Amino acid sequence: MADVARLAGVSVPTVSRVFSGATSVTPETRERVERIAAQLRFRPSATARALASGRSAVIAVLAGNTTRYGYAEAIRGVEEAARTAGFSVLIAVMESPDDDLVEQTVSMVANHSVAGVVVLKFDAAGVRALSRVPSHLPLVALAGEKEREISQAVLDESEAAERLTRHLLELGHETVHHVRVPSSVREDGRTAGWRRALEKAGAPIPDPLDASWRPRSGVRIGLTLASDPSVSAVFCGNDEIAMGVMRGLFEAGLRVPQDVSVAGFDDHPLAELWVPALTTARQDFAELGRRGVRLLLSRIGVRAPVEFSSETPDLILRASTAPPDEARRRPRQS
Amino acid sequence: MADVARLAGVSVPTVSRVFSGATSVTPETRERVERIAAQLRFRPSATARALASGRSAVIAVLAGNTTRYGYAEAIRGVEEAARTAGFSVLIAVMESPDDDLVEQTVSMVANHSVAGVVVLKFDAAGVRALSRVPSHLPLVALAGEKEREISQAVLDESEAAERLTRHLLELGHETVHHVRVPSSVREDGRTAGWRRALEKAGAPIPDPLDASWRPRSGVRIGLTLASDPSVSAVFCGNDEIAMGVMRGLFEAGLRVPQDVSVAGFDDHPLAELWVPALTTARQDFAELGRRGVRLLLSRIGVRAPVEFSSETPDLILRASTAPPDEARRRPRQS
DNA sequence: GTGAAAGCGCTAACAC
DNA sequence: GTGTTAGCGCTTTCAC
Repeated sequence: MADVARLAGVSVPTVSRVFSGATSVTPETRERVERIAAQLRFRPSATARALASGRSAVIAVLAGNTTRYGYAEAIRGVEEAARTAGFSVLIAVMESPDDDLVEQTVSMVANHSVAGVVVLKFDAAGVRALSRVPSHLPLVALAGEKEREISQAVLDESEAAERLTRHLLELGHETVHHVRVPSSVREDGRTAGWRRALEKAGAPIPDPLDASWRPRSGVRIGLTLASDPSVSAVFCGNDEIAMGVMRGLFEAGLRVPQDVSVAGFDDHPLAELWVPALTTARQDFAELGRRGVRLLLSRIGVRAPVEFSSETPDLILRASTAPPDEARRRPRQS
Repeated sequence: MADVARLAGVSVPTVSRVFSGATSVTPETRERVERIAAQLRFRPSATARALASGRSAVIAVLAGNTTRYGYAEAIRGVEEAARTAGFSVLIAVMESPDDDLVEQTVSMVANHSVAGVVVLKFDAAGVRALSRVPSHLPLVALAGEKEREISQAVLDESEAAERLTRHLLELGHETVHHVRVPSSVREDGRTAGWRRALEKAGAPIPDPLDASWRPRSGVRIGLTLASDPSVSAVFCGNDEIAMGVMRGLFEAGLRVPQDVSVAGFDDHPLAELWVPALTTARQDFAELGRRGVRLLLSRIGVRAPVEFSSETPDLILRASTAPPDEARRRPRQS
């Protein structure tokens, strides 16, 4: 920058003004500086800028994972929106909800004097990270239970799960079994919505079954469900588990949807390709990420109030759900 | 840091020495400083450190995408290895191979005075980014055609593709059709391996078909393939496309593997759950990312030589491939 | 082994 | 509108 200043015949702060977009620069001066800078291939040091100004053009993402469908898409949304707004993205993964680990991860991020933090409140690690982010840092939570004093963008999975369960009941199923994915809270949104639908309909409420994040864990559960003749409809916490469950049902000799209806959640890109195509609820995680960044940016620099943004996933009805068909189930009961 | 120095009764540089792990500090001094620092919850500013020393504990990842299976896993591997080594990860996505865009993304990253750069050479954007990274920055390429002067970690997909194709030929198929995924080069490794296997076997070499990255694009191709009676085995550029192709074949009334064998590539987590379970080659992208970081770290700080690290994916034989069965194919030909 | 002085490349205040 | 003067919070010589 000093070189640019010298060659342009101006002072260093003037060059700084040109690059920070300040208005108080004569068009001629600006042009001259820009020409010299381009000539020298000058690039302002983000580091020096951050140190001097106290704020950097970096947004940090704290996540428990980066590869699972929802996580990856949310991060993509954050990255897209951040990049569009001129911010870079620093990513920090917390492999477990261990307090020390979370603490360490958060402070690692805070040391980088980032402009703001986006926390994926998809799991216990996310929940813990939220409360450890220094209060002076602009912060936004993505998903999870509603926050009081933190800006937050969510997907109303409770509502969507209720609708999906209701859909299955309306098809004629006496009840709907539920396979949960890991959650940080007593009762996650999907499970709550499922339960509510059953309660409202006066249907029996079976105990939920617990899957891990690995799609494979659904297979074992599918086999278990297949051995229970009262199971005619299953709502799974996500599409990948649903695919595992369908695989388990298949291995047990049952057909979907003739013998058992299966619904997933998320609308994974492969859900429509599965045979049978999977009924699900479309969660727009990328848009969730973008919304989150929008909320965050509104609090960076200015003192905007805490905001809450919610969207309800759409139901996607496909071939994996159908009315129970007693006639067709006979072979299985014989 | 000044506060810590004052309370510990030492000078600022001494505190700095304690935190940078320099040996030239008395154990007593070190302990006292550490105690005070912990008391004050002092965290050294990564920004100031980077500015003063010229090197930061940040590794940048340049990628064309973050969510597709291979990309996401590779990034996970990079992040894991980086974190383990005490580095943070800055992620920059190039949405297109457009020169200006790539240039801009690279310089955005370079401005952050990162310690090193990992480029996912999975596509054209990656290829272009590689040549634009300032030469003073430690750099490593992940995957892609072999580099001369850049450290690189790869998966030998050409070899794996050849083996997979040979496997299909050995099952008795007269030839193997190939569905490509987008590539930045004339002939990507998988296609080259496929072609080599056919050439060596003296089998006819059909024109490859081109899919996009979207699994859905495989469906159309599956329908096309189904209409060609000479098609009895298909090797797809990745598992997701293979799933799309299987869906297309299914829609056309063909069975896998009885009517057509289908093989994928990568061993996507859902490949084993698909019905029929998918034959594929396991690409350990996460390990690729870790290997890349290892190569990178060996060049950060020290002047280690350029290295090349290669691993060959294992074949995973499952139910989607089988010998051609003329008897069973009869219904289709009638 | 430790301290004093200088400076990394930029921005922020304040004059003019 | 532009220049001058001070730092931002560290690391780096270089004395001692």
